[in-house]
Amino acid sequence: MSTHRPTDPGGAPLDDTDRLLLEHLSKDGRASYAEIGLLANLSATAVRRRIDRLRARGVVRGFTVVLDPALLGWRTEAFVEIYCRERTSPEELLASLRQFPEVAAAWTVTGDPDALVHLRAADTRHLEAVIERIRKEPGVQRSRSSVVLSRLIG
Amino acid sequence: MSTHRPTDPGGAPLDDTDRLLLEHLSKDGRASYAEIGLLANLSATAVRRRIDRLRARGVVRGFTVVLDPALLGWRTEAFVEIYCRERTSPEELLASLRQFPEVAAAWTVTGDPDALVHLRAADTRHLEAVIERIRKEPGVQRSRSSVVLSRLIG
DNA sequence: TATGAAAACCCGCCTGA
DNA sequence: TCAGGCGGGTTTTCATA
Repeated sequence: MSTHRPTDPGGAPLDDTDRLLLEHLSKDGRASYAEIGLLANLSATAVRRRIDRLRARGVVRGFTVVLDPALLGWRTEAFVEIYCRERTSPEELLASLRQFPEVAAAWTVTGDPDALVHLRAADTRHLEAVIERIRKEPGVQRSRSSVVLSRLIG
Repeated sequence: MSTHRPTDPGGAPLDDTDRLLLEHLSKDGRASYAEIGLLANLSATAVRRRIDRLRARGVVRGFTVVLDPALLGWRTEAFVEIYCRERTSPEELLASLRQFPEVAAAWTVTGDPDALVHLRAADTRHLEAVIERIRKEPGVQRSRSSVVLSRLIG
């Protein structure tokens, strides 16, 4: 996905240089501007200015450390499809899910279930407990889970 | 999830200081060691040593830039459940999915489908085309998709 | 783009538990 | 022995023009 070029984004589209900088930063988010500049034949100052601009535009939301969840002790993950009660708004659902640190991600989706929740837990025991608590949330009618066997990509 | 403490990870477990450093780095992956040190009452050197150690242990996999997919032109996402043919190995599936830059993430899962694929595309037209191509992969028998309406968390 | 001052980094060496 | 602090030479950042 890093090289594929989607259709014209809103605002001024990124040029190839921006793409190069972002590609490098996605591999090493702490790379110095000078180092990145070598790659793009740019001075460190120019690199910084471009990144500042991308930041201001919102293209760059920030920088973060990439952790290994398994080595942090989160060895079990699952996807839980949530079926809401009638009149449960996405805001209510969000408020419910926000309580759980085990919720790694969540989306509202089309189709039979109303939402899809990505859970991370220490082990299956922990996972079971979290799912149980989510099922008891007032806006949640029922749920259907599948445990992750292995991460292929991402 | 940043503060919850899972069960004893393999190897030496992280102490509270490590946790503090990682929490700060997850919010700002380019924060200076000195700045992080202020938070933890540590010198920049000590911070750097700890992070180097976490890196060596694999807990820290690296650093990266956080981009806004929408502003990059990826405005449509979907989850696709993949049902494989018999004898399709995870490796084959991985090889198939690797071809598509639109595959943001993919996992093998328990339950009815064999895998769950997170797709990012420019628009629904693009999404449809990608799903069509994935369905034609030899190891894939059928698929079932739901389009993401909104990202709640993650 | 260039320059220069301030800040951050990185390395060896030392201390103390 | 292992984690943390100190000193300094080098690199990087960042606001000038």
